[in-house]
Amino acid sequence: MNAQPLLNYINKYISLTEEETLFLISKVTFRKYLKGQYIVQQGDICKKQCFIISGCTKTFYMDAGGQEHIVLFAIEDWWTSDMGSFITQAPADFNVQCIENTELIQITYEDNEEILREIPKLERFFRKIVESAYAASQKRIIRSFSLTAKEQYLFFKEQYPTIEQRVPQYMIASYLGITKEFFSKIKSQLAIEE
Amino acid sequence: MNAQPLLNYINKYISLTEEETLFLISKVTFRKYLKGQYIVQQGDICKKQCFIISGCTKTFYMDAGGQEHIVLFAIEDWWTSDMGSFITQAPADFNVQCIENTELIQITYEDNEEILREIPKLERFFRKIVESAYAASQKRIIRSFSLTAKEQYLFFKEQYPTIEQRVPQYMIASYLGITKEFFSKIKSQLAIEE
DNA sequence: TAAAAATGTTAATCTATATTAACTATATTT
DNA sequence: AAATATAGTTAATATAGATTAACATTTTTA
Repeated sequence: MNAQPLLNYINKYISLTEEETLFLISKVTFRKYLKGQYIVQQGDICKKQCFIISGCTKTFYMDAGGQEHIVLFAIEDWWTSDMGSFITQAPADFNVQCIENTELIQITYEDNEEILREIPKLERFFRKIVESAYAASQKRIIRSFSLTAKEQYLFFKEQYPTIEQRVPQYMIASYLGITKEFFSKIKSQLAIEE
Repeated sequence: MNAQPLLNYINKYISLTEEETLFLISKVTFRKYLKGQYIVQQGDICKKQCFIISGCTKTFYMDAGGQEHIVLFAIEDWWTSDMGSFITQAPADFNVQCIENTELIQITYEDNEEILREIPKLERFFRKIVESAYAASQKRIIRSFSLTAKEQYLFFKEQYPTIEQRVPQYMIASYLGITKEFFSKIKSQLAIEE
């Protein structure tokens, strides 16, 4: 089992002892998914938090009319799950699906609690990660209220330049909260402007 | 200094020893604000996290055109701050303003880190609070994409029945991401429907 | 390599919500 | 109590973005 990417990621911010590292490794599992497979489905209980080693996922909500609304993309070195379902162990509102073949490290709810209880500096580290995810989410709400779709797209390109290359355009439209047709129009307008 | 509401709140979920309680109390400060006063202003560094004892605040972004966009209301037993600025100690994107006379307990960034380092079960507790705030924020994004303004309003009424009574209507419109005129139209439609 | 499926584009028309403006009602201050 | 500021409503018009539909391109599968 190759936990090295997770350890590298953690060691960028804090240092774990040999013993802590071994304990962490003993609690996590490695898993591969193929493109198209679901990590979590709406209605399931989200049992695991996932750290992506390679690949790409989308987290989306399927509304009553069958339309997908993407909240989040995740790539290498990101965490993904349905946080709401994971923490309450209630049925998920979101789907998490692989949009590339994806390798990841999974941690169950119980193991996560145990790891963080045993290693307080990891608990501290994760608190801070969630704090910044929350802050980013609040900023995203504001952008969706105060920017036009075109402005939001330019922001997205700038903030996630690599994701735009990796995922189909209609998913970017979904992430921006617009239709693929309107997204297409925006892109052609921008192409004319320069 | 009356820290009792904060202690009651914490004790609903975890129990602190006498010693831990005294340590916590020694680190926090009490403060009153008048209606209209700002706890944080856009561009300031957000130095404190606030636990509201009484009163009500709004957290909003003022866009280039001078329009307010409310991300969050907070009332008794809620936390408020500009989380992004608080954790990075970088200039705030948001304003936090009192919309009633407000009494609260403040914790500085440094004291917060110290309290959570000293009392691991509090760190755990706060990690979970932030996790649920994050999950709620993701759900809010989805609602803004998949529901009409009228549906979002009905959801808001149901989820925060007390807030609607306490704050001016134009702020609810701002929270919902619509103009006060359109909000007025929605309400009159709903009044006709029943 | 042909067929099928998935993805992306263009254009016409429609709709939810914004904008503007004029007005009414409610608080706050003098 | 009058004056002023703040909040809320109504209605006409304007617009960003949705919907529909037809077509073009790329990718996957047989």
